[in-house]
Amino acid sequence: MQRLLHWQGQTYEVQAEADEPLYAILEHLGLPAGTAILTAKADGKIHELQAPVGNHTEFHLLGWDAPEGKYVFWHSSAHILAEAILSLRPEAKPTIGPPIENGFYYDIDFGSSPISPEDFQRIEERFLELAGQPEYFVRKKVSLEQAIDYYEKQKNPYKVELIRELPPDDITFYESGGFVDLCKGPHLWHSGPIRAVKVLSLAGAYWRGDSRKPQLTRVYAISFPEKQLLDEYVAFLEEASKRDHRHLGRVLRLFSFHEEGPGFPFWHPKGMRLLNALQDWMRGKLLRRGYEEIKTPLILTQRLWEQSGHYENYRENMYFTEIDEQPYAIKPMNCPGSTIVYRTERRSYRDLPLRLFEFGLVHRHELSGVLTGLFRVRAFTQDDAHIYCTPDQIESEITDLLHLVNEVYDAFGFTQREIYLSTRPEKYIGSLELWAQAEGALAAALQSAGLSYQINPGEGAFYGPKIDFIVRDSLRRRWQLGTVQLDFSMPRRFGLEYIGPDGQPHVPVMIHRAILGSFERFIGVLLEHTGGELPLWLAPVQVKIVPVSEKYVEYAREIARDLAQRGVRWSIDESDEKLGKKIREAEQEKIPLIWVVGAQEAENRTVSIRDRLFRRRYDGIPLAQAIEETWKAVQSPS
RNA sequence: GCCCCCUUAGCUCAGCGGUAGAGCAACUGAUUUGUAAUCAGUAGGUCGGCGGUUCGAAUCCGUCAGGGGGCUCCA
Repeated sequence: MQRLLHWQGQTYEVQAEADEPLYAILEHLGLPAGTAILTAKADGKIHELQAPVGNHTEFHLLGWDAPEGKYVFWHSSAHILAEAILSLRPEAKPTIGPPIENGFYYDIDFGSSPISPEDFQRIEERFLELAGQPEYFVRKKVSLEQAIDYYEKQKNPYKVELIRELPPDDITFYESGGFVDLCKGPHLWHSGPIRAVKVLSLAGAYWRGDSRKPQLTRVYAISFPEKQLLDEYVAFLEEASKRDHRHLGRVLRLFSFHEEGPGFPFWHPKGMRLLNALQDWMRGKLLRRGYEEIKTPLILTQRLWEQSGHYENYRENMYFTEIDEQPYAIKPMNCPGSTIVYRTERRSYRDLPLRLFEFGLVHRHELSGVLTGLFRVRAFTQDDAHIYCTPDQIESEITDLLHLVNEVYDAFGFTQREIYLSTRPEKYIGSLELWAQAEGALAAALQSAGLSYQINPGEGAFYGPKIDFIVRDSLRRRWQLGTVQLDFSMPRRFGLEYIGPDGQPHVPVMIHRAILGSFERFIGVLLEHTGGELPLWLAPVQVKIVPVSEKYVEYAREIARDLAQRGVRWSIDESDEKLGKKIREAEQEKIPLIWVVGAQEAENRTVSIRDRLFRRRYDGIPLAQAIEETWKAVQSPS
């Protein structure tokens, strides 16, 4: 039978019998099977090199650059990791070990002989020893009885539990070296390409993610086909840790956290400059887009939350209080407050769409263990808005919204984004017809905006479908920011209506949306994206005036007055230090513009500008010109 | 909340059973500085809190608090 093989832009034609393994064909052709070629794809599925070619006629050969290549590589690495760990801890019970976005892990029950980071080096050494032999991955079909018998002898109840849930006629083991693992594959042909490994961390993980079940130890690791790639990855981790927003928040004096209020950020003066600049910009943008701003109370009666359904579904995450012996709750979301504003007036179809936004401060009781800097806090400010519209306005509203979202993300250089459309889940409210219309409107809007997106089937909220936005930062890490949710439930629960052209009351559709998500979290993401080098329009200090010596402080103060008058955020270094030191400090503060003034500048009424963004210096710029150009440059994007 | 790890001066960290250290920051003085660290000096810590073991605890054990990494990307 004729087969076509694709590799690096070339196509190879060969004759091969169905029982011939793919690697044999590759070797015959002189292709780098099991080295550069890690695995293959046939008919849309991964096809292992060691598997017979069967009836497939076309194969795409894949290397390290392909996601499938990495997947198989790391999956096989997980087996070797388990084998390495078991050789050091024979009593340990392996459970599951999948590849993940960056590397792989293996969940292991260590019983009474836990491991610690001190063991990492020995595990890595053992791993490389095993991988270097190399070990061949051999697939074996086993019967239910054989499989259970094997793991009962190993005293591994986890694997037995997994086996019992599998279709009895489709159970496979993979054997590599002396290690046998229940596994569906696919795997590398052999471990030869695995040349470098790093055990990254240990973490607790519940068996099957269930907090009532035993807690296992998750060993995270990553492996590579070349040592150099590992070195690059380690360098990436170091860069990421330098950009940690919790660290930057402290050294740039933006915000802090304290025992007195775990999960509640304290914003310092410079942090407030940033937060306010961001909010002012967003506010201006929304007002120009036909939104109107509202502000609703932080504390509202418990009865309201019962009516909204939050009390029933979200109580665990809410804070409660009491006023005049009546139960109240601190708002975890802004929507109920918004609906109260809506229904304060009799609304007509002519009023729709009604776009109400609120920079709403919400409080949520997050579990202490999940709090992480500004990424996960217990009090935060959403750039929240609720759009009330008729069903046939959904598409145009969403289209507008998508343009707005693009504009906002572009302003920060978040040019790589992913969009997910989540559709009707099993449990839902509202008619199928309404769902179909809503999902259709969201999809149509995405298409008409020319945006590519993926569908998460059944992942929508019970009250409506949604769109989620994920951006990638400069280190290619993914962050979920905005979300757009259609809601058929709350307008009904709160008895919202508008009078249609027919003179009859109708229930409006409610669109919940946030673009930044929350200002706090967004600032965290932005700090990591920029490494603290914020764009000029957001920098807490845009210009730092540095007098060469104390003699020129007076001139510096005069410049500051002019800058302040133009709304430019400034500071002066009046310390008794040498110029080099002052420059160094300003650079470390990541201030975009440093204006140096000394004898020459004071005499000629000029400044010497050091521009961090373009790494350039401009000497002898006349003061008036410098101020005018700086004023222009600090303006926020439209 | 649960698991593992961590908590020493404002920050970054060393010390790991014999009674507390460095660098930077702060303060004082000298210096008046030309584009990434001037020199000298001073001060600062009940070693996260509480309890225990010990002749003796920053160091060992327990506990509480806070922080970090995680807690279905699934054979």
